[in-house]
Amino acid sequence: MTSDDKPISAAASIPGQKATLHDVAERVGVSPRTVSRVVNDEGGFSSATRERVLNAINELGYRPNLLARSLITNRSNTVAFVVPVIDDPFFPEVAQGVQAAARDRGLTMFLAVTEGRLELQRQVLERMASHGIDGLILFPHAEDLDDVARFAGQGLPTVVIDDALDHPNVCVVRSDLEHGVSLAVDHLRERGRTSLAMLANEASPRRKLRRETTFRSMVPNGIVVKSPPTFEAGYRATAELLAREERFDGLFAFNDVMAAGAITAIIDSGRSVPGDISVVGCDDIEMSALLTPGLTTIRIDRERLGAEAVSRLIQLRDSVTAPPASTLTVSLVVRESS
Amino acid sequence: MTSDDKPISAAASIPGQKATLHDVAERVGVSPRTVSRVVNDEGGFSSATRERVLNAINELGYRPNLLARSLITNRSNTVAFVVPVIDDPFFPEVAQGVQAAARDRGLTMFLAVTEGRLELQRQVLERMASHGIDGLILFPHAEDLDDVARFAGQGLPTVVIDDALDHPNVCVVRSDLEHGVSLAVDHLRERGRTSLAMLANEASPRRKLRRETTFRSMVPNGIVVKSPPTFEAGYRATAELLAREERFDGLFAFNDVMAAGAITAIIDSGRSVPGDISVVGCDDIEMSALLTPGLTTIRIDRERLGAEAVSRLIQLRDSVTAPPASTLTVSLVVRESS
DNA sequence: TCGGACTACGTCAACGTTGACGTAATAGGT
DNA sequence: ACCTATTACGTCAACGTTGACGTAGTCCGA
Repeated sequence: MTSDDKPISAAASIPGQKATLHDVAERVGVSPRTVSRVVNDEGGFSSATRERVLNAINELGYRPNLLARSLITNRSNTVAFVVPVIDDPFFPEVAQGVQAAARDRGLTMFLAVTEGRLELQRQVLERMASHGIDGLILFPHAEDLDDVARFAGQGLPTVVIDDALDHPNVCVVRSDLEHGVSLAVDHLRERGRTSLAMLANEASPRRKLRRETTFRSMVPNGIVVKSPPTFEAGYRATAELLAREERFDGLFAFNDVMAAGAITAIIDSGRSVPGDISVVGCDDIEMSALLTPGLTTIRIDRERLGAEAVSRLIQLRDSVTAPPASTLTVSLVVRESS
Repeated sequence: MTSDDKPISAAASIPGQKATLHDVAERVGVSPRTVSRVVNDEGGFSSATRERVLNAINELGYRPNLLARSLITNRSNTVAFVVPVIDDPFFPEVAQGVQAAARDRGLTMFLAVTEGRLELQRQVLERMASHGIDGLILFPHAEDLDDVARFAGQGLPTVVIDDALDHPNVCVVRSDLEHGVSLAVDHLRERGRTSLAMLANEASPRRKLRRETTFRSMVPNGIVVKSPPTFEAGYRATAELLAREERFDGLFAFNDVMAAGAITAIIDSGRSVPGDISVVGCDDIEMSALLTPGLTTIRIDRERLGAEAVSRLIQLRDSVTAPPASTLTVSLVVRESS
């Protein structure tokens, strides 16, 4: 407490080795438990002690070892975010939302990609569980939710995005795509379009069917074509549709990438967008504004989707009963393609 | 070992609680240490014991607690990947490369976004260090590498992508953008373009200057305009350039998004691409193929960049001396814009 | 038949932290 | 002056795992 407390254990301040509670305690002359109390601001220490501990922490560059802390508290302050793919404009933005919301709550985010492969998803979940994550946010594998249910059953708080799973430890977050479809259809009709077609997703797990179902119910005599959700597939499907001489003047696509393919196919066939056919996409990825013509689309606020998932996850973790599913609104962005 | 080893401690098989080495050991009738040996395949056990341990592990659903393991081995089997932004076509693909390479090596990836803010980068690195990551891969903040050097100095193996940092604990991975520029310039000249311009990045930290410097040295009397690396800024810069009546028939842009803005500006001014002006971008993001006209660009293999970073990180971690910097080749992708 | 090597275990402590609990000193009320 | 609270600590064990080391039993060669 006098001026000579600096030379004490000079070796401890070598920055190469990481300091522990013990090192700090020794330097200050208190017990590690007291240092811990200061670090966690638990109270039960004098302000003088606090000051000296804080100084020592600075001098030694002490950083709490979260692994040790987690081991005893059973809280790791990590969440896993699991997506089927990442090199796609949709998921990174959701990831951004998850990451930022997690960060602001003191959580660190693991990111894993399953490539849509069930065995990879299983491996990933297994590994995440071993790492003691506090929660899981995922776009589950289309066909099989059993693994997810299993982990949730083992007590892992889970948020499922854009899918449905009824389980006390699982909360669902989704965007209101039914409403999105209705916005698109209404918009096309307002534009005077009377024969509507839809480019639906070929792989049709439960969740992807929602858009198609809504479209069919709103447009009973509409054309529905299925294709994989890629640019090329969208191009091909549209080209075939045009070649078959099917008559339609309005097209709604499952996502923007397919819509872009459709527009290219329409133009290549000598028709014009929106002159002959109006096109509406879904997602509002960044590219959509840059296309020629700019793509009218259903905007999904992906960052908010991610943030909402984190928020629900926290509620799930901290409460006994699962919070209700939450549905985010979508909106129509009108550009030149319609 | 007779048939009555099933009823023993039936309560232990409740799936709700996670089993530990002790639980498995008790069920088999050996010590936890032996179970640990089987789990880690260390040897020192009979094949009969191995069998029974493995069975018990399955029945109890035992999963090793990586936190406890890390605490003692001082290896967490996690890496952090830190990027300035994620809602940009470039970084997710690098992330994909990092993630896949990490996964294949038994590592799990933390992902953090710094939004280009130095204080966020610091916070993130601090937190990652607390989580005991085995290594760090990052696109460092443009202006300031001190933080990175500090963490590396504390013994954290670090891989810096597309930047330079001379430190025994840091390895650099980059793509050969100098060569990329030379490919672009040569290509434009082969197309008969004689007056070349470049859209450079306004914010010019050391690493971003490389393309500009190479361009200037190859095209001594070329025009160089700086602007932020966004679509709108690229549009504006190009529009101004055209309005100033500067004569150029070939344009190389810092990245594809700027190039897309440039193309739009050129077309809006009544000129044609590539009729009047050829445009070459850089990155080959997915959008580039979908633009009209398709964008000629310098392809950077982003997944490989990420995979290479992981590979270097492992070398760095497992050896005494830092491996040399590695430079990935780039290639020219010719489309309709040139 | 003995010694050395090897096999197949077990024991104990430690990693860095926090929960539970104990306790000396001081303050405050009557 | 005495009892009770409160403050400011300290002690000890535990979290689940692995490193270091010990040890009975077996095998094999001389």
